Amino acid sequence: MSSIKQNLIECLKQGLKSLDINVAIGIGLERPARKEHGDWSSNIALAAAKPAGVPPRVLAQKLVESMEPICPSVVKEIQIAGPGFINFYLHDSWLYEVMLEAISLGENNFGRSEIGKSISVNVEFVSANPTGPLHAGGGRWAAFGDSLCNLLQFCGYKVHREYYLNDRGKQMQLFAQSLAAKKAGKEVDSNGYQGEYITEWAAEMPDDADPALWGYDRVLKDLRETLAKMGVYFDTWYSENSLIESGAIDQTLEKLSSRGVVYELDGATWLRTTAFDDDKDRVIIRSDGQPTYVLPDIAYHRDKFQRGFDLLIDIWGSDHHGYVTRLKAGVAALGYDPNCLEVILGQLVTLVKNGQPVRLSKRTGDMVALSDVLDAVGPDAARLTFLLQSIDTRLVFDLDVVSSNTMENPVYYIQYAYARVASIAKVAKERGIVQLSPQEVDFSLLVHEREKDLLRALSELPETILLACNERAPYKITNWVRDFAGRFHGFYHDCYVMGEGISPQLTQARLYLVEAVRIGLNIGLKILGVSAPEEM
RNA sequence: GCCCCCGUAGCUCAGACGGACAGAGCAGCUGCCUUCUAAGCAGACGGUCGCAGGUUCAAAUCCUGCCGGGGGCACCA
Repeated sequence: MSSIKQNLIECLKQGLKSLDINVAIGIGLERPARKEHGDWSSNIALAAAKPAGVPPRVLAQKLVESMEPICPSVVKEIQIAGPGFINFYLHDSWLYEVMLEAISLGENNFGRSEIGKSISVNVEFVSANPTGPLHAGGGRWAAFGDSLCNLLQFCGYKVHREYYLNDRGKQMQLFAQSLAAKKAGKEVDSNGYQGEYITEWAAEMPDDADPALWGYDRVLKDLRETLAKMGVYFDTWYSENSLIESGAIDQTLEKLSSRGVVYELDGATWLRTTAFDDDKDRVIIRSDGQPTYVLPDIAYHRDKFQRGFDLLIDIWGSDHHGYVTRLKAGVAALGYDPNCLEVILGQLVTLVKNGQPVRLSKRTGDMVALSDVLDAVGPDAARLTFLLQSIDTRLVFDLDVVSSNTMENPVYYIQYAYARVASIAKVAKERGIVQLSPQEVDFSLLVHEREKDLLRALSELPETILLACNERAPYKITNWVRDFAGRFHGFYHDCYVMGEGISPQLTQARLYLVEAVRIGLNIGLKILGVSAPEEM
């Protein structure tokens, strides 16, 4: 199917060659926004007109003439339009081929890509401090990270999901102190953790428990449960503390020293990050002997490389933007290729409740727990809401809208399409309709615009998956699924699969079409991590 | 002062390695349930693509400068 695209590009190349035109420019071939402009369209005549010294439409005309004899047989017609676009119109049969491909490959293989084959990637996401429950905003990283992992897997990458626990340092101490204080019936220190959960957990904590150890376990349990509620599971929960215990931090420091990028100044130890694109050098060991967060971070990423990953992806909130350069510098200072560390920055979530923005701070205690949001709106609505838009835009998560006003939540629109698909299959079965084998079915009966629209959209799924993966943009899958579901609703409304006035042959063809739709929706929903309900 | 993201319809957003009349959802208006679930479908309405220059046959898209919103520039994490 994408082989059609390759074919057409090849045709254009041949055409150019036969006209003795040498173009350095890549050949553009895309899906026109309007279907009147054909199934595929190229602007090559426009782009090559100037270097070739020929007016675009004239060049297009010559190209078409030279291409016509060599074009694949699915091409029905080639037209020149507008300023010089070359538009390819394909026979409907190609749509039926796409449909059969989807059916024969099924939901586990249709749209798969091999671009990530033999590349192992470590994706680190969420990684919120283990000092309390995840807040609602953290759901964005969970949903985004997990879906990105799904996408990478579908494109052949070997994916490892990882959560980094900053289980060392002042915040952990404060957390333990806050728990202990509550337990003892004392007021929590003003810079300690004030949240409601501290009170609850202190009550749960046995009298003889060590607040630091017990608290850590309690937090981990909470994090795991909340993420599981959202369908997010990690392969590794990596402890920062373990880096100290294993000596990895010391080793990293030695390694850096041996590479000559470390120096002492004012009683502190510095890393010469300016040698690797940073604005200024960074302290890695403070004058009081404590490492700053950078050093463990560098040691951690070194460890990831040592574990054999080819690519490291970190997903951070944009508030950590300032650390990207220095971490990359640290990685480069160790001799690793900084391009193998990819940091994706996402804009933070603004949570709105009762029309008012809510601050999300564990310390002050005004936080809204992700777990509660999941209970209120359900994991599907929550995930889809997080995956509705680009990670580059600020997401406003309005609790009232997501939980109450279902019309503003597209999750139902999409899931309803799936439920309708399932319903058709169910009713067909109840009516005793036996599905023939594809060879016995006449797919050329599928001529309704609704049917062809559906198949055109289906044909775009593989390239959409690839694009979404390469751009690290799961929301493009959301957009595709939403659009596809919409087309199905239109089909459902205008094209009955069975019943009065529908010939048995047409029913057979449409049953296959519906099956293909099921596969397409399923693939999209699985990548998004949203369930596909049989009925609603 | 420097760096990153955003500014497109009333609202939330697509479209951004330049292309053919700028798209969707929601809200509001108007139609459609005697055949597979109306959580649906259809129609109308709605836009100086933040502003100003520039490059180009062609700019929402690229360049420059402004304006507005958010976030960063520690011997805090």
